Amino acid sequence: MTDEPSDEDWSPPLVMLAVDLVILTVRERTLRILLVERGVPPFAGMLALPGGFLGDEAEDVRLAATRELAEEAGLDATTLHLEQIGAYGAPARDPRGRVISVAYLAIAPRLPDPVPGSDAADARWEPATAVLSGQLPVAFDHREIIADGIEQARAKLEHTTLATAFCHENFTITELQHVYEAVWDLRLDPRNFARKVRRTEGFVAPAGTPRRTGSGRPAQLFQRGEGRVLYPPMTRATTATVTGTPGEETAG
Amino acid sequence: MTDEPSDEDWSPPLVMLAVDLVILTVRERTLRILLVERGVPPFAGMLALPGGFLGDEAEDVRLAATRELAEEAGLDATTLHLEQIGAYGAPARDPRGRVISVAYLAIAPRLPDPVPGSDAADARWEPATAVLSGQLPVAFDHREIIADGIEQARAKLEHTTLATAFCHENFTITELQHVYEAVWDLRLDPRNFARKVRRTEGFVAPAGTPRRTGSGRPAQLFQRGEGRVLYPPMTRATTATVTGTPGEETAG
DNA sequence: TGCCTTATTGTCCAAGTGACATAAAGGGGC
DNA sequence: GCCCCTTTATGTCACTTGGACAATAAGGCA
Repeated sequence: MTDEPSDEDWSPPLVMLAVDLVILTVRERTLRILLVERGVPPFAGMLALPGGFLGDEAEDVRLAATRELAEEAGLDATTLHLEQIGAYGAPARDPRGRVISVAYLAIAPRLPDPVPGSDAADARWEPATAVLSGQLPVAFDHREIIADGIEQARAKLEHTTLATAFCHENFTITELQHVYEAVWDLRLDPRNFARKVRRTEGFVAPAGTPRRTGSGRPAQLFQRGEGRVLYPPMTRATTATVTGTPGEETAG
Repeated sequence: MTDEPSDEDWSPPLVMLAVDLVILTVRERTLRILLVERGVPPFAGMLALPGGFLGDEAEDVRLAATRELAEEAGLDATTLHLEQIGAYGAPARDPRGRVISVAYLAIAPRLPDPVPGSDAADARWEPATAVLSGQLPVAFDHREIIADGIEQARAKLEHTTLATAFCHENFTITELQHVYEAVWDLRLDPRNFARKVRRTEGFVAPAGTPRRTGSGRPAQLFQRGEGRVLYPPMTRATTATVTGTPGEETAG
């Protein structure tokens, strides 16, 4: 962050700053992402990530993300998990000019559908696989952002307790398993999974009501433990893909 | 990334975009970071990360990082590992105005000292712990960026082959172990370490010359394997700290 | 009451890992 | 050449973990 050496009166170029939100949830045992239909050009009518430009020159970037989370998705940032994915700054990524976008990953428990007539009326929960496969096209470079965000979530499920962010305050081991299965897109053995979860210190803690409705034997309820790091980590099959740096290829 | 709903003639605020580089290497069995002494205000005379503003409005962000890598550190980006850490955009992080910085992590093998008289004359390799502990003050919010970058490197050593980026083309198992020990700041058992490395498929491959100078028994030489993901991962002690999202706290 | 469904506990064995002993391969002093 | 020192390589053993899978517990419902 030293200054340019040469010209005395050189001044850095100015760019526009945007935030984009990769909001994930699990519905019908499937990982889903919240997308909105664009109403105006460019890419009018196409699906895109919720997001927008910095509100004013003094707005914090993360605050812009929480604001858009409320405005475009009707979600309360204090409720859900929110972390940064990275910056995307390819010169031609936005036809309106030089736009650098800071992408955020948000994790939400299963929620009611976006209410028609509300701010988030044109928002839809779409299956993640449809976007990743390219079957469902999205605007800008959003497919790349989504891929990075999902990979970040998948990786964090391995060695952090992020999976509990997909659950409500109280949840069963089976519900937690469904999170792993949906995000990783694979099946796990319930017995081994339960053993692993319970033996991992700080992952879950028993919750008040020891039972719950259902069709089989009632399941015990848990809440997130005090730990944030899983040791030893949960392991997904050896099919892991190395995650590049967000927004670009990795050199070297 | 939809547009602002309200005013017709609203236009987003303009910001300056910078890149900052966290360049790590291992010297004298210690993790070190390349810092430069600032010549001009703000923070003149203080140490800071190499970096600078976007060169012009059309320059790709990653390209700006590689350019600064060459200009300020005299390093060739095609040689070393370079990946993004994240964006840092607190409103008051730079007294010159609204500056959003995209931070990059670069990993270099042990290199000769910066040549006095060259572009990188005022660059120095400082111990990482001195910066992390606050003992060595740095400009702007660079300590936070450095902490995030180092934590990213530490985490990636666990489940990727990033450690080989600290080594030259050919290296011994012991040299690789020194990388882990320096980055993680702990000691490992050489016998268990060698067993683990060799059994992990794709981590290292035998290199041509089967021997090498030294004072004891000559060590076999290796090169990086074709794999990028370590399975099962290397494990550091359970003292792991959860890494927040770059540049801000994690909510929820 | 008996069947179906889901949750929970338990067994068995192969693989992984920490702790530690021992052998191999050079250099240097004498 | 020979002994010692240093560093690398291989091996052993007990313990833990994890995958595959059997068996039991606890409800709903006909």
